[in-house]
Amino acid sequence: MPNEYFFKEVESKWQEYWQEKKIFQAEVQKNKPKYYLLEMFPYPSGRIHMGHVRNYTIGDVAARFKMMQGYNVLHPAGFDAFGQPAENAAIKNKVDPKEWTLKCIDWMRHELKKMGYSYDWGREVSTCLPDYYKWNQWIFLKMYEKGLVYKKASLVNWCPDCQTTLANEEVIDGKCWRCKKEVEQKDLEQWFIKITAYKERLLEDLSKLSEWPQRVRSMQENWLGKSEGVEIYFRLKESNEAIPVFTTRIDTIFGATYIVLAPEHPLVKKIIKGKFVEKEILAFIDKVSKESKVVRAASDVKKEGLFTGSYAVNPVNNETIPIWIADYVLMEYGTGAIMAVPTHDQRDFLFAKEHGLPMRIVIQRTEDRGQRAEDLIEAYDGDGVQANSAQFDGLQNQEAKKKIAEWMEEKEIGKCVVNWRLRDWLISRQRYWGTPIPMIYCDKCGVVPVPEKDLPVKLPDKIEISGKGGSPLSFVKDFVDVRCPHCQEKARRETDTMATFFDSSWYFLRFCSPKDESVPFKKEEAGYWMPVDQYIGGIEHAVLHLLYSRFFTKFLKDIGWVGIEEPFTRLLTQGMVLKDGEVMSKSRGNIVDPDTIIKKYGADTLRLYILFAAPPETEMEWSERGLDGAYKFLNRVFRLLDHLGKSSEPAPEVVKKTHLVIKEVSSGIASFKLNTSISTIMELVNVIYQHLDTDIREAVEVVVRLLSPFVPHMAEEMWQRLGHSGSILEAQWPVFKEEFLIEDIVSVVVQINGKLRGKFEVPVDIAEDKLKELILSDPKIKSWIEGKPIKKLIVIPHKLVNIVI
RNA sequence: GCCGGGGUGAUGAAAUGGCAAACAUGACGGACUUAAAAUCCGUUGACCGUAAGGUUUUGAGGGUUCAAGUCCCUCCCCCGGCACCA
Repeated sequence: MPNEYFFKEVESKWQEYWQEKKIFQAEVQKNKPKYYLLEMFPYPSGRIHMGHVRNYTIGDVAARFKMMQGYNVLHPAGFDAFGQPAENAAIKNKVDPKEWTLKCIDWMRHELKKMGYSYDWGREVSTCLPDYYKWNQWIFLKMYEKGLVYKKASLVNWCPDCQTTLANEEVIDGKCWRCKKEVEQKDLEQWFIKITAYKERLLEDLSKLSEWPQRVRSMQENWLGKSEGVEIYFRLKESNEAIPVFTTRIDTIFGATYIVLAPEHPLVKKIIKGKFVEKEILAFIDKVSKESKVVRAASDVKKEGLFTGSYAVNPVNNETIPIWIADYVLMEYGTGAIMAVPTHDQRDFLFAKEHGLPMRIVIQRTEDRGQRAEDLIEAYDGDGVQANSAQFDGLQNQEAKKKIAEWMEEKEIGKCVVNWRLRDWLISRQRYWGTPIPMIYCDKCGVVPVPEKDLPVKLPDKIEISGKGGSPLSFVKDFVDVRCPHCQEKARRETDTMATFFDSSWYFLRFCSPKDESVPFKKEEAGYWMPVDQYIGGIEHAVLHLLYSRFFTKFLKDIGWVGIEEPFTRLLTQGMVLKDGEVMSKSRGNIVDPDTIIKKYGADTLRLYILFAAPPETEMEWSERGLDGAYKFLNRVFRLLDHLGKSSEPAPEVVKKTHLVIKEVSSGIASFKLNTSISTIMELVNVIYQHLDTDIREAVEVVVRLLSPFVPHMAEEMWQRLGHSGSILEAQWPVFKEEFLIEDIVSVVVQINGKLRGKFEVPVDIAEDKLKELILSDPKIKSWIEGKPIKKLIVIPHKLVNIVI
């Protein structure tokens, strides 16, 4: 009876087995080392795509590997179930978002199960259910208690397509991250979370994340955007009013020949009042305000501006300099005003040339001290020696930076400040399908938080959603009308919902006690499982989700709910799956549906292929051919079962290779070199095939166990057919024995002047003299040397000899 | 501009400073078969050569080293983040 690999039967058989035996159910076990493995949970669109398959397969290999190594593994799954797609589908198809979402979740769970992932389904959470989002509201109120939540009217990002506001992090290149529509600015009153209160810690602790990709860390660092400098108090000549100006180049302060205000700067309207330039300037301000951020930032050539007619006094030398306004100065960065040093800042240089403004060199190049301002063809922003800088002349500019700042602080004409790019997190969304913000407006008491005992504020079911704008909840009378928790008078509920990134900022904690109704998570359980040892997900969340989750963890630590500062110890960002060099998407029509592949080849083949085609971190190109290769390989492995028991003696080559492969694969999986781990197993299989007339059972058992994290169904089946009972997950991960790795014959490469000229098989313990003698007496080597004197002879034991002639 | 990551066969890709191209795909050849598929085995960077063998090759150019895909310098190109950021 030949052993044939019928993947359909095999895969469903073992999926049922795992489910029945509750193999993946995780419990706190203090006597075992824990391992918390998490992949970014999916939005339940209904179907899994290849990106999910790649992400979750990488995770599954690690989870199963750790299980077999004896770790107590937590590997949960859930759904990031609030969000706009459900609401949009509801509007389009006239269905209830909840029903739609729950149906999608069912589908998706079903598809994930068909992939054979080792999830503890008993811990499944969906963020759209009240038992989850209640705790969003709870955390929100805790933040409110700590003064980290506030409502403020300001210019905010507005997506006209999604009909809602957006956080800064959700605006990519001036466009909505979700629908790619150009984002507008709107003046609205919105809820913000003071993530800026944590900026210093968020930056500092990046250095603790040594096992995160450098790329992600530097993206977060860029986003936080810390910049240290000095705020200088220029004075308005006419009234002595202070004009604060921010600079990172205080060493150039003596070279400031004018100052520039942003067109929106509040001082502008004041100083032009009644002046002859007033009309012209107001027109300019109007023109600039109509330009979108993108347009204004894109024009890096023209620098438009106007003289205001007023003057400022430079506090370091009491020099009177003109005040200009220009579109290249932004109100939202620094103080909205700059000192212009044309000689040492390229933008100022271009502006000064354009408008005939004076320049003065204050930093001299070390190699050319005689430079004159009028000869410059561009600004010099490098280091040098101070000039025209009063008592600081002659100092190195880096040294002068410190000295000038100190001196200014002493004289109280400036102070050292730190500027950040990070802004507070806008979390109000004018959408229905999200967590209601637990706030009440009372005419008498003002803004009143919902008391904890009244949580959750439930999202009303089956409401009318027009999609025509305005928060849908504001039209639901039963929801809006409420009694004030303070005075019991009639009051109104907040009708905006929370950004869904709020939901996903702490779900990894909920997984620790997913069913608990009295707390968001049990402290002891989170204490045991957290932090997540390995997190896996897409690079698109490098700032968004990963920054918010870090912030939540720090906040929860501060209020005593967790003991850790950082939620994710190791992070792997997997690459995208491409088809013909492009991302798979509906609009491109190049989607390969995992379900089709499972039907044709089985989940194991898909899993193996997607891991073998490229290293986890890099982009991979989808190829049907590669899939065939994976399928062939699995069949080849399965057929090994037909060759058992042919002899009672294993071949030494096979034994040696087996132990070497165990060693390499074990360290390979641990460091996510999954593609090469697979190829290493392939090498072993190839060696076994060279020795089918020997006893291969031992080697096959190793192959099956090494393969089991990659292709769990087939491995279980083979393990059983090899005569074992129970799951292969209960079998021990193979351990290599050092003694089998010891070689008695090694191959030594001989180079002459670094070029390969020969190979010698020699005993491993050959003496160096003997080896030299052997090599130098070889006729071929002799002919290469041919009387030329040997200058040097380098011997790398067991490896290589290089003869220099 | 600043920060980060890359550039290796026909293709996906391997290489703790020590034999470049493992493994796989494709192509070619052999075995099995009436035949095909499947399977098993072999060849396959380029150039020169009937062959033995030689020359050459990791974006370009320098350097360090007995030895460089790997380390250093200069430059080119690609991808990503930040950016009229003062």
